[in-house]
Amino acid sequence: MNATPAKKVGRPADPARCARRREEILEAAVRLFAEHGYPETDMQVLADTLRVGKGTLYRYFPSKQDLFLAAVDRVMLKLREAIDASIVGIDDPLEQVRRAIHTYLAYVAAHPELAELLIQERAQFKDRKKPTYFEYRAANAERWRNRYRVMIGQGRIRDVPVERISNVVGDLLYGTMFANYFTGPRKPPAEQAQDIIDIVFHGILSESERHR
Amino acid sequence: MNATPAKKVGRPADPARCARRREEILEAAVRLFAEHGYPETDMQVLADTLRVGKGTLYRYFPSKQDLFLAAVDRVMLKLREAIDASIVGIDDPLEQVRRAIHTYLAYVAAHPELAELLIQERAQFKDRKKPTYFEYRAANAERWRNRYRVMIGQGRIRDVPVERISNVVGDLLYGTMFANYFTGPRKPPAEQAQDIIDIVFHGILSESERHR
Amino acid sequence: MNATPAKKVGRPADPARCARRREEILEAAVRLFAEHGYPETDMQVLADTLRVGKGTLYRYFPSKQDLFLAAVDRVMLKLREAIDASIVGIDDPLEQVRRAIHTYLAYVAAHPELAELLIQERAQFKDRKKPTYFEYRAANAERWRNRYRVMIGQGRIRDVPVERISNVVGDLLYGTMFANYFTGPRKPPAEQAQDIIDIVFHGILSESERHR
Amino acid sequence: MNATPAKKVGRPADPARCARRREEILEAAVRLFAEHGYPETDMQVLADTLRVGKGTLYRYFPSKQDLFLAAVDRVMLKLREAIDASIVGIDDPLEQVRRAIHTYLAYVAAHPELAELLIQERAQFKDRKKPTYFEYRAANAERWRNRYRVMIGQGRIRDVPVERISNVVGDLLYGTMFANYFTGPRKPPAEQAQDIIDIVFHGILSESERHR
DNA sequence: CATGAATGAGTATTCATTCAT
DNA sequence: TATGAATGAATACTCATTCAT
Repeated sequence: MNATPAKKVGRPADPARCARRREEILEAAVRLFAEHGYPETDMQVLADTLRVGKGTLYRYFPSKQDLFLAAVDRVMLKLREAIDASIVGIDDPLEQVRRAIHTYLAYVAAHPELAELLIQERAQFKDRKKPTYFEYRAANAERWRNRYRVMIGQGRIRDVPVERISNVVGDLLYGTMFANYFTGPRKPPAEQAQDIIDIVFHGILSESERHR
Repeated sequence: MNATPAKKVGRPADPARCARRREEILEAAVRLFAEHGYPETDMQVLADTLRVGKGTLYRYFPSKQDLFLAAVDRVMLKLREAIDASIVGIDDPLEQVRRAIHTYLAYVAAHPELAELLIQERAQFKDRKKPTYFEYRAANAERWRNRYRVMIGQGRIRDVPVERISNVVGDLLYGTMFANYFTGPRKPPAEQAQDIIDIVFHGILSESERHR
Repeated sequence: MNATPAKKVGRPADPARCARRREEILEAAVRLFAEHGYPETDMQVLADTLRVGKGTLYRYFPSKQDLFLAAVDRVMLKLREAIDASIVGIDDPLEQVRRAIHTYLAYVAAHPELAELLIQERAQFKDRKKPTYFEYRAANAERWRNRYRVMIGQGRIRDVPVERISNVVGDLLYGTMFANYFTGPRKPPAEQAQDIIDIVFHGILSESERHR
Repeated sequence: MNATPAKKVGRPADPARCARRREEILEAAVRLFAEHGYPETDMQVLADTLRVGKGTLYRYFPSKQDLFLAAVDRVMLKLREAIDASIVGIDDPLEQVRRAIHTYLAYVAAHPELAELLIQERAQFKDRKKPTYFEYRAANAERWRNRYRVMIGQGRIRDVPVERISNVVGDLLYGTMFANYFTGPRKPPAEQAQDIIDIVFHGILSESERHR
């Protein structure tokens, strides 16, 4: 009759509580790692911040490194979700590109911890881990390249190898994220997105120079 | 008490020897810091590599941090020299842009320690130091903006704010350097420079789409 | 307030079940403590081995230390039982000595965990506990000394203080147990017993040397 | 002219000072390890005791374990030296046996840290290290067996396999050392040596029983 | 009765820097 | 000048024990 066999009695693991706490730990970890850097972030301080024992942290993440990498993954996941959400319902691929660029810049401006964690990841684990950022980027690139192909077929984009476009746009956004983070934001994200779109879409040459 | 207070006895400091050894230290430091990262680089190992005592290192650089920052500065200086050399005797500003982009990519491909040191600098001294890269970039940017202004005056480049151009190109190159370094080089620098120049000069839109 | 304060509700404690589980715990504890040593034996691993929760262990033994000491006691008890059993029905005291020596060596050869637990006990609880081994030995010594007295009275054994005999024989067996355990068994227990009995009974001197 | 090339200037390593300090460290380590046991001995406390920095300890011994094992070796070495010294100039092999037994017991009575370190060694490094004691014992055993052989040839000792004698005597002394250490000394070493020699030399059987 | 989630005290080791020689 | 012996601060992780369920 009872759907749960209840073979085991005793204090049960509450999966929801478990997942919630995991999230709380990650959230705090993202903040502390970004604020102090990986080596200066003390697990004791993290535990104190969360009002839990250090042992609890280690119940959820087997090591400081695992926790850190999970934190990096979490912020990258949220960036991807933000971008995906921003193009939902948009049919025009060119508009999708515009929105994605805008959302990317707005997200990283609002979440500077992303840039910091990516830096820390590379600096601390240079030989141990393919950078999380490029794992995500590789996973998404093909979808964008398909959109470029479609637009080339429609005659809206010049007939150039789509890898060229996706690489240039990808590297430009990547460089812009760090340049903004390191020098302080130079412009509101919206304007910056316009600048990027202007150059990438139209190039810098004048009409006459183009046709030389 | 000392009869010759103003006259140095013993071996006089040889400025040339001094400068040469300083260079040797920096060169080895660049290599080790790039190979192992800042925290994993042991002053003892550096001393052993150079066959000198640890104390000698501290005669030339007051601390590990100073040594590291001098090493970063050294590689940035060399990058600038390479770029400056590549445009000597070139009069056409557009060609100067082409050459600079090409040289930048070729240099960082040949000197991956540059990217590594820049990462390490940011990760370890996030709050203590304006990034060396952006000091150099800021110092050069105005010269490039002037060239863009000239070309706009000549009608060779579209009339857009020159900051927009210099920022986009600068961020794109910066992002490309790291993307290459992190993912492994994707193309020979020459081809990659062509790709970048193609997009930045002409944009991705087709003729018809541009005029919509 | 409780209507049945004196009457236990729910499942009554089953003393037999209780004792059986206590035995199971001890048995597994003996194995793990001997295999990994006291500090390296994890209560969690013990619980997992027994397929019970950690809390259950603490229902039977108030602490890891108590459990360990109970485990030591258990193996010592079994050694005593084996020796006692081996001399049941033997009337000749000299034969009793022979059998006891033989059984002792055979038992510790078959149960190396005994030696290991005795070592661990001393190393970990050097100041907290009189060694279990010597508690047992003291408890048995008088019976052996009586047998020696009888044999001296019968003229079968030389007239030396019986403490001398019991100490030498006791220490010899004790040393042999550890030497066997640490270096690996050097001979079958039966032969080793013969060797010991030969020396202890007859001494090493030749007839002529004895009478000098 | 100068015998020392003095290629290297700077603070020279003083080998004598070095060796002296190494001895001081070992001496203090023997004391502390024996007093508190291996796991409870804090390297910080050892450094404080010696009024040196912790780093200095690690200049002389690469790890706590290495230091401990060196300490064990040191006390075993001293035991062997004491025994060797006690038989220098003694020609009668039977007297050598007597003196060695006596010296052994006197030494371990005066140096209880020997027993404690041997226990600790076995308990902590059960699987990592052949017990130091048995390394030494094996190295010496052959010399004793040769002496037994000589005496058998002279008709002073019964014709039994010499391994039997060396094993029984060796195990007896080993067991006596620990029994004394664990239960507290039962007799002065001199008397105890006499007891052992009496039994081992003459056996316990009476004249009549021997000839049955 | 049984469970296992939560806790937090405790410690070996490294390495930048100093300064006696 | 050059050396390298000496220093000591700083930190992740384990595991026995408890107690809410």
